Amino acid sequence: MKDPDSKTKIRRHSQADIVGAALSLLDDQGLPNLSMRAIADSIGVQVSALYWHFPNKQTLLARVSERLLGNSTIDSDADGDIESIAVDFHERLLAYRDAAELVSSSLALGLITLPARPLIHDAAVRAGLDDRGATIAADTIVHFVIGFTFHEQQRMNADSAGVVIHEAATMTVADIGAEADDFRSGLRLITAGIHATVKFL
Amino acid sequence: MKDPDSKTKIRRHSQADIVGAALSLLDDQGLPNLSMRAIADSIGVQVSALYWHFPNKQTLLARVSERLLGNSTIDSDADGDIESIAVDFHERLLAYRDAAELVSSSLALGLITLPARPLIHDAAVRAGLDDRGATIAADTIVHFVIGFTFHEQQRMNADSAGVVIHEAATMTVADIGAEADDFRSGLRLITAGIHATVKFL
DNA sequence: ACCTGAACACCGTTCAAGT
DNA sequence: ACCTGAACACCGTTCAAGT
Repeated sequence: MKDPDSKTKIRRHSQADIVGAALSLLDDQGLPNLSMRAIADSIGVQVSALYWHFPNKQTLLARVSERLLGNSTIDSDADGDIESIAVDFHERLLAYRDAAELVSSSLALGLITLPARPLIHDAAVRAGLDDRGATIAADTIVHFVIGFTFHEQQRMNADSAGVVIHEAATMTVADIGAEADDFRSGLRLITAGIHATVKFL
Repeated sequence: MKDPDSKTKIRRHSQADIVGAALSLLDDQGLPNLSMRAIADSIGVQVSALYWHFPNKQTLLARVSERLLGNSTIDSDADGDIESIAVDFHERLLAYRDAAELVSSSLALGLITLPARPLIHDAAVRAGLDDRGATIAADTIVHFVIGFTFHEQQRMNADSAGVVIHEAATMTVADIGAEADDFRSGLRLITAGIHATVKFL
């Protein structure tokens, strides 16, 4: 409507296209195989073409991180409790292969912000913490979720590669449920700390 | 004494030599520059020589991780409380550039074990948790320490590279002290959760 | 505006061959 | 037992040139 046919640009690839291609490549090849050449190949373009759209690989990966975190879905559980926000964050990371490692690296380079962080901060304030306490609580939970999921996904990769890590080979279906329980238990340990801290104020 | 001169092997480089060279190279060049070629150069040897001593780079790096964690110093604070064990772990990571990222990757690949883990586990049991609770507490604290230190060291690298990350440029000497306080505060949040959980048993 | 083609300066790893 | 020299199959990034 706002762009009549006279102005229909034949842009062969948008940033969004490339990010989408990279995301699905990540999911079925894994982060170690997500090279600029692999991304270029998957959309039928030369590697150098990617550098017209993005200044470097890390920036491209940061956009992929944002996409899988759903940085657009601003609201979602905007006023849930801490636990449900953390569980949602955990699930988004679990939805794509190696997502925790990818997000961890984008975050470390300061190229993304996590939607979950302010949500947890505000929930902590509602729970009774002051601003500084809420910031520390948010950081602690974010570290926990990323660290936990990182290990979780690394084990998934090792399993599917047939690698035996210690005695993990004897893991049954019940153990997978136990892993999810461990996540919630670790989370509850931290939230219990938050509530206990509130009582001292 | 146990090896008379007739048997004095002229081993030109031991594994320990190489690990030591890699460790000091890590400390003044950073993890991204710690290539097999750089390590080989620093001890005056061809890259391929390293592959006689180690099967691959990750294994070499795992031995470096163990060295900087002081996996030999088994005792140290064998029966301290959770907080002092975590603080010691944090200090060992802070002692070498990029140590948190290095250890995180060795750990994810299942190539090392952390001395701090069983120490925290036992301290948690002494505090009143059962075995499963103590395991979860140990993992949660380990995730927190590594995640916190990872970000801490990434910021150190960005600072020394003159990179301005957000408004971090206005950080004063007082803020450095505040950063150390944040570590202890995050830690106390988790230990408060542990003590609160114990009361429910 | 968007992409090609070719190059540069690197990687980790392997392997025959030397001593 | 320990290392050299050379190669293989990759990387991320740059840049002139095309359309």
